[in-house]
Amino acid sequence: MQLANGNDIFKSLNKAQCRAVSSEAPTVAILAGPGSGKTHTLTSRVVWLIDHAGIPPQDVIVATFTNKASNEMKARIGNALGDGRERGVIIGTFHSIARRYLVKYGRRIGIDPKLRSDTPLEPPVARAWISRRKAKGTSDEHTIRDKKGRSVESQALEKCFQEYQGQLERSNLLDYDDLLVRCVELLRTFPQCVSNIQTVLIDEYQDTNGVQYDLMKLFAQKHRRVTIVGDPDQSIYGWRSAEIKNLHRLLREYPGTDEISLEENYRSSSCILDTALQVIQQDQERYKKVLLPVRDKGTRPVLRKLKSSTDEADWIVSEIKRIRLLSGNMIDFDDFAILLRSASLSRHIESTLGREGIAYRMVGGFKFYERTEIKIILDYMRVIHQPDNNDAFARIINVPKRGIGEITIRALLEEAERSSISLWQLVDKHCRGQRRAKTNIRQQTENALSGSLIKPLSNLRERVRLDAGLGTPMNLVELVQKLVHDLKFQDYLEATYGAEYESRWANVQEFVTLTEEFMRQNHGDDEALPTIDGVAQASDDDLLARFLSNVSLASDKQTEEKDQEGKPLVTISTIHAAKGLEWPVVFIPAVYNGSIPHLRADDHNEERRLLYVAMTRAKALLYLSCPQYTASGGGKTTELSSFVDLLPSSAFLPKGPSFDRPIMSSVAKILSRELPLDSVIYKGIPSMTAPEDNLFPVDPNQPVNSHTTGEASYGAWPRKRQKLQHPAKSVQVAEESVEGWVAPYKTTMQKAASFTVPQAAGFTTAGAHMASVAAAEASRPAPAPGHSAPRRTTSTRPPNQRSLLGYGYGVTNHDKTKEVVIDPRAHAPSIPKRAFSTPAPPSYARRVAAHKEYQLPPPPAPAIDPSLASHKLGAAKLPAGKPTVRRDEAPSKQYSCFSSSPTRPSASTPVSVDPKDGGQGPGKESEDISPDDRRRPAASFHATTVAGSLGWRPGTKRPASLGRSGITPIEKLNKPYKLTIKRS
DNA sequence: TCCTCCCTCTTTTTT
DNA sequence: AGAGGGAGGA
Repeated sequence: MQLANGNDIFKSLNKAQCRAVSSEAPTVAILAGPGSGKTHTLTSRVVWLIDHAGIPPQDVIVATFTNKASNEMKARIGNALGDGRERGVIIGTFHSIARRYLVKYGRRIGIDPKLRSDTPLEPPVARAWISRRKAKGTSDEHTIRDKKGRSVESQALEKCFQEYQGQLERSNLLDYDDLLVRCVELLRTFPQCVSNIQTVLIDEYQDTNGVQYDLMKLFAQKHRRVTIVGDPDQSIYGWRSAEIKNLHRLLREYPGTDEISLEENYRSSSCILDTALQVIQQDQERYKKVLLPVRDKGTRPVLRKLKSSTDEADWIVSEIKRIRLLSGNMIDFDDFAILLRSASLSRHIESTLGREGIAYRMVGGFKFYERTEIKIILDYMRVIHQPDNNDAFARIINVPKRGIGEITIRALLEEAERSSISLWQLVDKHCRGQRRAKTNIRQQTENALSGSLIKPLSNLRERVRLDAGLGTPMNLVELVQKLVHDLKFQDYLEATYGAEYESRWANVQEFVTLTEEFMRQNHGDDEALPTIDGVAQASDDDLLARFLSNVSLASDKQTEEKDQEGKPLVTISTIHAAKGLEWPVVFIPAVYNGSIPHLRADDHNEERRLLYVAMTRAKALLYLSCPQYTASGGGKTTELSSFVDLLPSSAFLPKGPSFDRPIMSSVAKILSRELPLDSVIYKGIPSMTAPEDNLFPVDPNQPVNSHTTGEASYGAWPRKRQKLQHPAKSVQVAEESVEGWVAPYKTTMQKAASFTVPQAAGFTTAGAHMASVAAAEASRPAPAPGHSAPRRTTSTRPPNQRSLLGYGYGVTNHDKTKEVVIDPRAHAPSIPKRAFSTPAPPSYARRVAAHKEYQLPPPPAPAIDPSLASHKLGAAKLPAGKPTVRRDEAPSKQYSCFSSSPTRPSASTPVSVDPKDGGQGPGKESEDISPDDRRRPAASFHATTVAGSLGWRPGTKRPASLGRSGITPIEKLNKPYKLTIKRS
């Protein structure tokens, strides 16, 4: 089929994919294994439905599970259509689509459009239960069992649930689950809201839970046309109530569904696929599928055993360097991914990479909006927006320190509660002398509260209001800047974090940039849903409100790859966050029982699928590893994960392969890349480089000076992190020419030799040297040692360079055992729900109307098909001023690492599939990219980019981290002020 | 009595 | 890194 823009979408599809794309059946279920082009197929079907079946874009809903997936999808559809029509398509995560509907139509079911979507509940037991309850949808009864399989005393939880809901309602707050639940309610009661929807498509269907299933049906209720793609083997969100049985449910409830399976795997070498299949096939109950390798055989995956997790990290890094060198840089840093079961496992790896001067980024676990300094500012903004938001106010009342402690805050909260006013009102009146608070507040404290809190915030609130008659209201950016200024925030950061405050301050400045971006992107009603005759929509025109309510849903859209100098980055990611992505080389460390399968996981099949997902991310080389002892001093012995221990020993190599010409050529073939000539490769290799994976003994128990380890004797490796190096020597090393380059292990031994020498500031590391050599090799001008080579003194680090290095325990405890805020039993009626509540519902009467005044200039109107004129375009996010993309200048953006990247339409793309020819078949994914594009790092999402992360040395403050508090971030962000109120 | 500083302990996955 | 607990100081 020729598209209007000359693209033939079928050209990049194989037979089964074509059938899926153009199926005339109302319901289509595409089930396929990893690397089979699922997403590409789904995207093509959207294009087909719009372009061929003639469905108007705004009558199409595409639901995904992550923001990044929806962004990618949007871009790809746009790419294929090539005329900007994709902006009409309602595309997003289930949560964001639900939020859009609720904002527009929620009034009908009593939801204020000013809703906030947050997750304010802490105690995980109750929280999980509530979430599960909501997530069930209509699927079945909720008998919740605890870990030991006992049925939980659900009455207490039920009570707790009621309290919780009441609290949310009073605060005009919806949690993640509510967005879905309430949207179901809305669409059930007022089906006309979706009366225009003709077709619904779902990506990663295996991850839908009950409510999402309901939602899908409701979206599609008018025409019942649904397309899903998924892979039961990749269902890894059971803990989020995803239900594989939704698949059977779909087939049952939509009889006549066209089932299509895609069998060719275009991603991985057949060796990798083979081993991955051996892993997944241990699951007896799984739905069996065919998976045909299309790629070259390649080399067997490696299962490496190391002594400790420190060694493991060192080994991974040495292997990365070895591969890079022996491939003559055909494989660069951005081709590597390290995939972890838990984000907390990244510690050693991050520090080794940092020490070696290899730039990396962490995907998952870190989110910009979770960093403490940003959380503080957000809370201030919340209080400005809604003074009666007690939770936010309580969190900032003593930040910066104003001499008011926990006990006083608690007392004030209770007093406010008793008087049925908000905390803000209480404090405000007290400071104005209108009403003496019964709680004792010292004069000094009162002065601080009044001068640095109440006054500036009241002032700002006035200035932001549009109808205050004070001239042009302040915009978001000005607001943040003034706020930061009034708070003397920079001084505060300096006082709290000492010399290391710069990176935190840089975060604040980045936040300002982000608000700017937000303003630019949100001048219009870009999240508009199609206007449906006779159904009134609420307008959502308060920018501050929209900003705040978007923070928790879109908390990762801002940190897209900020890849400062375009340097290739190694990716570290959780396995969960890696789903849907692919890399030429993948490392999976910590493959031991307790990690995979996780100690606290109760569904081992899901854990196995998790490993399967991780393994199938790899295209050419795959490494699993297992340290014999766990990281920290505890020194517990580990046990190789039973998922791999039970496989025949032939499944894995015991150590990294020798990269001789035949093996490297095969790798090149799999990656569809050009392998440099041997002469070129060897020219780039320093004479003393160990060409084999022999820096560590294959058997970790082997005695120290074993012959197999050769010159780079295992015993010579410092067991401790070598943080010390002689300054003079290193500088010297760094200034050496390429010819005089030092082999990695020799460098390491130098380090070992010098590691008792006290360290001075400002030296370069050996790894940094290596990096600069690499830079020279790449025929870029060799940077000055102090420039590209990271220095260890954090104080000299450019302020905009952040470090992810979490030396301490990177992850916050999850309050699993602490601070029982809501104890199911204690939380009987006597519990002071008032402690969380915002007594006086905020008055929204003064909602703004005239806000255009301070908006940035609107973009040119997009070209709209006249026949669609009655519809508003949906979710367009073009930078201001960027004209609508024309058909003849369709961008040909390539995605190097996102799986199922759009295949570049090209006449030379062969249409046949021949496994023997190296699999240049159709539907192959990102391999057919130009060498330049290949350098582009993997799409990064809420990832933070770190170029040459810096080390930390004892005696100094640690570099500011990005708030690894991550894992349950948003709820932390919105955590109600501690509720452990002692009641007498 | 309450605030602050210093110490210790923690470790799944996420819209 | 963050949170809880204890000691010391206003």
